[in-house]
Amino acid sequence: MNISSRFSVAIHILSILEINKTGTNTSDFIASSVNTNPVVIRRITGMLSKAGLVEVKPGVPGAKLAKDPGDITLLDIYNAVNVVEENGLFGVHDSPNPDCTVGRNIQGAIVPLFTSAQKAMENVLAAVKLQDIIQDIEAHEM
Amino acid sequence: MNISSRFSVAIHILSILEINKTGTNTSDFIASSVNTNPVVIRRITGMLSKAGLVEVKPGVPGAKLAKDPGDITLLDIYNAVNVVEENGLFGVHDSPNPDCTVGRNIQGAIVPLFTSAQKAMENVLAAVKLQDIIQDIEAHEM
DNA sequence: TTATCCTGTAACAATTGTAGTTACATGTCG
DNA sequence: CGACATGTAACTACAATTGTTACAGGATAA
Repeated sequence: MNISSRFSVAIHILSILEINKTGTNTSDFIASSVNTNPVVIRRITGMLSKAGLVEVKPGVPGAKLAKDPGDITLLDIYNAVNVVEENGLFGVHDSPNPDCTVGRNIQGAIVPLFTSAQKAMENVLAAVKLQDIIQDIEAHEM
Repeated sequence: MNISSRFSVAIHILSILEINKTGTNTSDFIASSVNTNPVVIRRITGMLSKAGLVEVKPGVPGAKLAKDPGDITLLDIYNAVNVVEENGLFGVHDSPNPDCTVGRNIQGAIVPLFTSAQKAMENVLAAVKLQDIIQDIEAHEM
């Protein structure tokens, strides 16, 4: 199991939009950097657009950031591309047997723990901004 | 996407082994509490056995905890059932284009972040013992 | 206006992982 | 030996992901 690479691709896309902000970033161009199919890029860009992170118009080549990279967190991106449902990171078997002590209490015992484990992970993502990624990328080009 | 319910089922199994420690916990019995097929239970019990968390012998009915429930963390169980690979929670698109500034630096920029986000989640699991789950279950039966 | 280039999206295939199931070999023990 | 349990292979059904083709529709320059 792993979280869909849509997330890492989305970060890649947004980084390009900022770093190459003076250029025209078409889905073809971005696809060649990500090394995938342009349709994959358009799909993800569509999700980012619905989430208000990018601006893109049918017929007009290229996409642009809709916000300052300092105002976009990795959690925003993660939520935008629907890779994990809210409180849904951990799958839980449903309908355990209510006639068993463990069966009727297991969900109540583990769901809150799973929720807080997921939250801990998401808090790390919330603490990182797109700006931080950009800086890291640029620092390696010096 | 979510983490396989093998994890929650494994916690369920181990809880039964402790709470019903005086009984004989066959895969059939456990399956009726989890509400699944006995083979699913035996598969997971086999993984827990390889990880040294339970003792089970071919031909001998029932399984037993191999350790004190105070010495088993949720992280131990999570690792035992192989639901997430080490540093593999987040999928990352491979072979981005090295001829692009973003392409050649994106992995270096995001992998450490993904690793620390995953670690944060796993640290929450590491802080919870099977014993805590058992106590929670029993507290609800008072 | 028309040609061209782009985005949006439906539709489909290939791949992978999960969960359930049947079947059966093998081990234990009365 | 017989009854019963575990271990495991093999198969199905299902869902999500990723890549792909095809095409409708918008924007713009000549």
